[in-house]
Parts: sequence; C-alpha cells; structure tokens
Amino acid sequence: MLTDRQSAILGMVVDEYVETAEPVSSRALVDRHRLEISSATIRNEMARLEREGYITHPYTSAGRIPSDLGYRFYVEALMSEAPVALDERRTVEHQLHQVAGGLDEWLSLTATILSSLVGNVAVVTRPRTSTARLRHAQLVELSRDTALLVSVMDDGRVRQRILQQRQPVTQDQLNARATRLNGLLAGADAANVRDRLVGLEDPDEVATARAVAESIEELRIAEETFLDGLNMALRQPEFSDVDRMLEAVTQLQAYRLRGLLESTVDDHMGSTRVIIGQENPDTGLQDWSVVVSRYGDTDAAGVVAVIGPTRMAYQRTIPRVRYIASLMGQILRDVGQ
Amino acid sequence: MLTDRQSAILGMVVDEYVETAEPVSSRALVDRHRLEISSATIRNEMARLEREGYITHPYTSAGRIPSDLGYRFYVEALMSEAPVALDERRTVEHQLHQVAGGLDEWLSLTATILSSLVGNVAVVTRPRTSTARLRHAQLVELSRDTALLVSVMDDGRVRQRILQQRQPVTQDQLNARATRLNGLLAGADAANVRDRLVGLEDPDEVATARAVAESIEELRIAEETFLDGLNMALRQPEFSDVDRMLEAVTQLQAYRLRGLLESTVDDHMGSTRVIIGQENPDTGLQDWSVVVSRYGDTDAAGVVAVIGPTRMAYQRTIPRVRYIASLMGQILRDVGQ
DNA sequence: TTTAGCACTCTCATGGCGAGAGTGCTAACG
DNA sequence: CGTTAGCACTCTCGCCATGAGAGTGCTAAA
Repeated sequence: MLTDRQSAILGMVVDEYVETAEPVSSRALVDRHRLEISSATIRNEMARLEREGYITHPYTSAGRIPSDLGYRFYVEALMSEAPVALDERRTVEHQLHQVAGGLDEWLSLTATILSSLVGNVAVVTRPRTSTARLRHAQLVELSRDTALLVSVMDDGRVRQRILQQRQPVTQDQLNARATRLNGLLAGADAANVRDRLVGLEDPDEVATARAVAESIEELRIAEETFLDGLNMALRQPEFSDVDRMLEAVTQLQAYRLRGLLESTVDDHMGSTRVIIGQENPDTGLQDWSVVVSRYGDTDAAGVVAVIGPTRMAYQRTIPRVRYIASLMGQILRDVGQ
Repeated sequence: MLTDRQSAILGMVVDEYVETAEPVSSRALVDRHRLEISSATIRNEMARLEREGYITHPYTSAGRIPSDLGYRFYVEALMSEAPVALDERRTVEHQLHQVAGGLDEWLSLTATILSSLVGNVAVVTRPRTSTARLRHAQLVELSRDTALLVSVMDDGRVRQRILQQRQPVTQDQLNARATRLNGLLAGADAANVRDRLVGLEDPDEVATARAVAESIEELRIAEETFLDGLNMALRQPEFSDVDRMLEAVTQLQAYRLRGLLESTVDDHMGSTRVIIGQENPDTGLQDWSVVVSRYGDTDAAGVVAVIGPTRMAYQRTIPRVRYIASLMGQILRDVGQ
C-alpha cells in the first residue's frame, strides 16, 4: 500500500515523464513543484516505489520512469481527467456534422479528428449489430450472363458480389428471383441462413442464395477499421530511432483491433477501458497502450480507440476517447434507427 | 549524345547503385565487371557524364550516383526488363484467384501482393467507368422516418446513404418511389442527372432524387485507393534517418494518386508510365518515383502503381506492374461484363 | 586516347576525455 | 525515527582529435 506522499510522488513522476519524455530526477521534482522536502527524501521514497514496482530507471544514475504498474495506478487512482474544453467540442462537432458523404467518410473523418485531438493513432470500427440480419437482397443485370448481387443488412451495411450465371437472364427474371429470395431469407442471420436454403431447385438460384448466405457470414466476421494519425504517433520521442519507428509502422499497419470489440462487449456504454503495455495480450504491442471505448447502442455498436506509447497523456486521452464515443453514438441515434 | 561506352558506364552505375545504395566508384566498376579499361578512363568518362547531367556525386570524393536524368535515360534506352518468372506468376495467380470476398478485398490483396513483389509501396484504385451511369437505385426502410438509399452504378460500384423522411413511409411506398426514380434516372451520369429532376413534386421524393444525383457525382470524383507495403519501402536505406522516414510516412499516408488516372487516360492499355523524381508535379514527392499502369478496358479502368525512392529496381518493377495490371484486366474481364 | 601515379579532399569510425546529471549511502540532526 | 546534507560513485553524452580509407582530379608519360 502506498502512503499519501508516495502516491503524490508517483503522480508527479508520471505527469513529468509524460510531458518531457525524459527520466525524472528527484531534484527536478523539488524544483518544479517547490516541495518543502529535500531531494534526498524524494530519493528514499523513489527507492521504495521502485522496490514495489511502480517505477524503474533505465540505468544506474538516470532519473525514474513509470512502469506499467505505475501507469495503471496512476490511471486508476491518481489521475484527474482533463475535461474537453468547450471550443474543442465545438470544433469537433462542427466538423463531424458537416460531412457530406456516406458512413465510411464519416468514420474515416472521425479517426482523423480524434487522432489530431490526442496526437496519437486513432482507430474506429464500423458499427455492427451483434447478429446482422438480412434486410434485403437485390440483383442487377451486368451483362447477359453476369449479375451483381447487393445484400443489405438491417444495420445498413452492404455487400456486393458479382455472380456468373449458367443461363442468360433478364433484369425481370432477376427481380423475380430477388423477390423469391427475399421472402425466403429476409431476417436471416449468419446462424440460421443455411437452414432456410432447402427446397431451392434452379442451380443459379441456389448459387445466388448461397452467395447471400456467404455475404451475411462475411459481414459478421469483417471488422473494418479506419485508422489515422500514424505520423502523429511517430513524432513521439520514443521513435527517434529508426528501428523502433520501423517496428512501430509495421505493428500499427497490421493492427486490426482483433477481438477488441468482443473483449469489450461486457463493458457498459460510456465506460472507457485502458490497456497498458504488458497487459495487452498481443505481443509486439506491449510497449503500447490502448484506450478504447464502445459507441452506439445494443442494436449497432462499434469501437473507437487510441493507440500510443505507454507514455501517453491518459489525462487528456481518456476523456477525449469517451467524448468521441458518446458523440458518435448520439449522431448515430439522431440519424439512424 | 552519349557514346556507346558512356551509355554502358551509365548503365553499370545505375545497376550498381540500385543494388547497393552506395555511391559507385570507378574502381568498383572495373572490379565488378572485369573491364579491360582502367579506372582512370572510367573517371574521365564519369566526369563527362556528370557534366552532361546524368550523374552526380554527393561530395568531392565519393562515388557517383545517377541523377533523375540518368535514371530516365536508363529506363528509356539502357534497361532490359527482368521477366516475371513462371513460379512468380503461378504464386501470384494462385493467390489472386482464390480470394473469396468482394471487390474491395480483391483490390486490397492485389496491393499487398504487388508490394511484396517489388518491395515498395503499391497502390491500386478501384476500377471505374469514365462516366459512371446509374444502373439502379433502391430504397430500404430503416425505421419509420429514415430510409437507406443504395445507388448502384453500371460499373458495379455502390453508394449508400441514410435519408431522413418528413413523412413516415412504408417499404411499399419506398419501392414505388424507387421504381419511379429508376424510370427517371436510369442511365443518367453526373453530367445530365440534374436535368432529369424537373417535374418532381413530393419534397421527400425530390430529396431522394437529389441524393441519388449526389451519389453519382461523389462516385465520379471518388478515387478510392488501396495502399500497402509502407513498411517494405521504409526498409530502404534512404530512410535510415528518422526525419526522412517520418517525412516518407506522412507523404505516403496522404498520397491519394490524385489525378494519376486522368493523366494516364491517353495511355494505351499495357503501356506503363514511369515518373521519376522531379518529373512529378507533386512537390514533396520529388525524391520518389512512380511506376503506373492502367488496367481494365474502356468500360471500366483503374490504375495500379508502385511508389518508391528514385533508386528503384526499374528493371524488375516495370514488368511487374505491367504484369499485375494485365492480370487484373483479365480477371475483371473473365468475371465481369 | 589511355593510363599510371600522386596529391588532395572528404567521410567515417574510433577512442579518449571531461562535464554533467543523478543516485545511493552514510552520518548527523531534530 | 524520519529527514537531510554531503559526498563518492556511476553512467551518459557531446566533443574533439585523429587516422585510416576511399575516391577523385590532374598531370605527365606512353
């Protein structure tokens, strides 16, 4: 258990290190905060904090830097969140509301805004229902023997697919087939769509129905992410060395928020989860922290996250991720279902 | 005009520099190629090549490196293309044919494959018709007073959009409206779609028609690109310095192949265009080369490109870009229209 | 025209060095 | 017993000098 003074010192170390990216010395703390106690006392406390695992130092006589545990304690118990200022909100909301394009543009813009808000990589996933159901399938003639299948889910996602036809078909025939299939498959989700396919005869019709089924399945799995701010994150001094930067680019390019949505499924809306360094099951992301929040509602939910080095301004990042998430939910509610 | 021997030397300098990324010395050329002439002679020739602007050296006594002009001459007159080996082809075609998903997955996979084939950033745009025409619009009820508009172009591209309704509508009413609009707008392109909107009365119907028009326009402008291989390109020794790497990431992240499709519109299919360094109108991309090729046919065309430092293995890159482009065209023809 | 020889230039890796920053420990102090 | 001054010790980092090495350009001779 930490004494009040130890907590206070830990807090100061984190704040200082987050700001300067330099190991924090006992002397620096006394000077910056005009402390009544001497640097020697600070050193004693620091030694204790280090024994408990909250801080380390990179070599014998450098200042201290927080460990993952130190950050965790900071986030849990010490930090006071930095509120999102009114003019910050206004700018963001202005930008977000005036987007003219479709859902994808909107999500991509959100990632850009969030990333510039916190100076790190931001990731946003498409909202999706826990089980997407087919709302409507449509067939469009492309040429004499090819058709385009468009499957629309009830959360508004769309999947297109080109189908080869054995028999030449007209648009009228395709319409009729689409009507039949809609009667059969409307409301189907990935779990039960296969069961509904029985009784079909015409091979082209079977193939089409199967393509619809696959579309539903693919959309269930697909977790499309929008990522921005790579260059922001790379400006951090932790990447002042080429190898680390290259490593970071490779890591983040490949990053797909695998399973993050699932892992947060029990979180209630509005809560924000912080995953610090080693806590991340994904090896290779263990020097990184992730701040993640769900957005949307039970019908359609997605995830918005910020990824950055463990030395992250949690104070600013956490409330901003939460704010963006709630804003997205709100806009989605206003506009959608 | 260059003598034969000067050309030969220039060729060797380019080959050597592309391979090693080190300035090429007169001595190295003699050794590596067991030349009959002495290094002093090479030096004389090199001095002449430099005076003509084909090569430079970074400081007084370093070896030579090709200038943009040198690369240009090399690409134009000296290079022999390195054919795409049979097993290379087989691997690529195997991977490309077995993709299960939709168009987007296929394009994204193509970018990945090409990038690993040439070890640089690869970019692929969606195929699009020169003037996209509306094939079909569809309206789906999302809730009592919101509808989803799905506009399908005749090149298979799709645009979705959520519409607020003033009056509550049923799916049946939406179907009827869609039928009316299709009669009115089918075949319309961005140029003439506005003219066809006259005579509509119901404000919701007008709004929908306008949304369709905007969708067409947006698709005309949108040049969605799929990019991969950033980490490949960054492994090149030219980015061994942090600032240059950061610069490169920023540059390439923002890169959108702006207007590249337009600028190649006169190229005949199968030709491959090379833009070297300063030749690129885009400032900030002037240390880069772009190898770009159209794919598809007159109905639906896109662009596939490789971006890398001017020190690029043109010999390998150019035939591989051309190969991928022709392969894409082929697959598109087989499957599509 | 080619080439050997050589002086000259510039880079780059190396090592030594000293300043500076910080710590940990000890001993004294209240 | 907690706190603090003092101090020795450690480690980093920037700086500079230095020398080897790589290459060129020039000159003069073949």
